[in-house]
Amino acid sequence: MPRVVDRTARRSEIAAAASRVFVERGVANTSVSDIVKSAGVAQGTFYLYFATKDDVVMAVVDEMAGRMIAGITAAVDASGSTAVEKFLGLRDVLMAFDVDATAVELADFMHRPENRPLHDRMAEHFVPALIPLMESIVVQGVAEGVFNVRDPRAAAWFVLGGLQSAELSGTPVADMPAAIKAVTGFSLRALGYTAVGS
Amino acid sequence: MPRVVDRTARRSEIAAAASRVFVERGVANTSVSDIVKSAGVAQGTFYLYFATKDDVVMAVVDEMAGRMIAGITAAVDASGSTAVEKFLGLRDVLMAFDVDATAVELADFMHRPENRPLHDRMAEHFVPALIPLMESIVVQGVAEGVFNVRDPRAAAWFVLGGLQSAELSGTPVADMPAAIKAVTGFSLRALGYTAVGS
DNA sequence: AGTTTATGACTGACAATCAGTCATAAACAC
DNA sequence: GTGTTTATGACTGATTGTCAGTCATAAACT
Repeated sequence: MPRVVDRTARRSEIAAAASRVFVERGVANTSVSDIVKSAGVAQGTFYLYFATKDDVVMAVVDEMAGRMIAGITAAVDASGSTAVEKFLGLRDVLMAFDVDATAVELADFMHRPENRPLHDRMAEHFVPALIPLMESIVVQGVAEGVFNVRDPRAAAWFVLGGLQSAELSGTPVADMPAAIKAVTGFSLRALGYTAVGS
Repeated sequence: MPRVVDRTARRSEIAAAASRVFVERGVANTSVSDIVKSAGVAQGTFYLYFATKDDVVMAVVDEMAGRMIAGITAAVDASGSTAVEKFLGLRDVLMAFDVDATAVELADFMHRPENRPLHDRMAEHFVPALIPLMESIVVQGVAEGVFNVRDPRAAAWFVLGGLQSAELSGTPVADMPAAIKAVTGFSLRALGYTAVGS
């Protein structure tokens, strides 16, 4: 039998190299030739593992998104035990977006204008990936008797969309506290929030 | 005085030609050479009116978005006079998205995978462009005493984001009526809706 | 142990394509 | 006829994706 290689591992190696070069030079300014030089493989090898340049971009985005989602999930779990606490935790992460230092760096990179395609694809992964988390919070809240929602899945979509949209609204930093408060109010009203015992 | 040409008109001509070719072949598969051939001008002429290929893509998107926004605004105005009627009109347009036949065709085109960049840029224009319309509806509702909102601008962002997100949730056609009803409920709750006189 | 052979991984020069430039010409105004 | 703006299209440099062939490995067979 011939020489055998772990295809998945090889793919990851090349994707990791691509990721490094992307961060250095920006996605648009990176050529496939740059990537293979950084990965230490030949141009042809690249095309054994990725169909197109766009393919590797998507792979990198998926991997980044996955790590961010994991970080967010952890942060939410750490933010409290009740549904409302978890909701507020998720809101904070989404609005402020400071899970840790690398996340901030990543966010900066993603918002560079030449990396728009990357940003857009990421955003598209984001809300869907957070749906299960948000939905579980809503379900928990209903069970606790603080939320009043017939369709938790739909509620998760709606509220996450609202939160993300608010993040995009370009609110001046000075007005952020007020904006966050407003958005919180809208979300809780949408979820039919009533304090326990009232 | 030197030779004079209506620069804006010329730009529009080339953009219109670009738009035609984009619809035929997709944005990514269209070269600048294709555009100039269709417009009947030389390659150099193109660069007198657009800095880059991306520049003409943006121009086409802006023009499309503008027409769609205008159509939506008209549809909303025609849907009723009260804030709630207008809100429901806007919701219908956003969820069903059938302003007219050409809009459907356009939507198909925009959702072709190879036109993703176009779609993303369009989406980015969309919510911001609808904010004034939504905000005016909210303000009217507050004046009518049916909505209870402190910050109409923030409410507009939140609700529009929620509506758009719901549209992206990939609800099966069969479940759409229920989903629309759910989304409507979330929106009205977020806006603090109470029927007049209650 | 040594030789052959089968197989997939890998290579890098190369073809094809395309965005953007530039030297030159035409059209017009005065 | 001089000056200024618009227009031209051949050209360049760079980049993506391909392909004919090499290389390393291990099984199969002597």
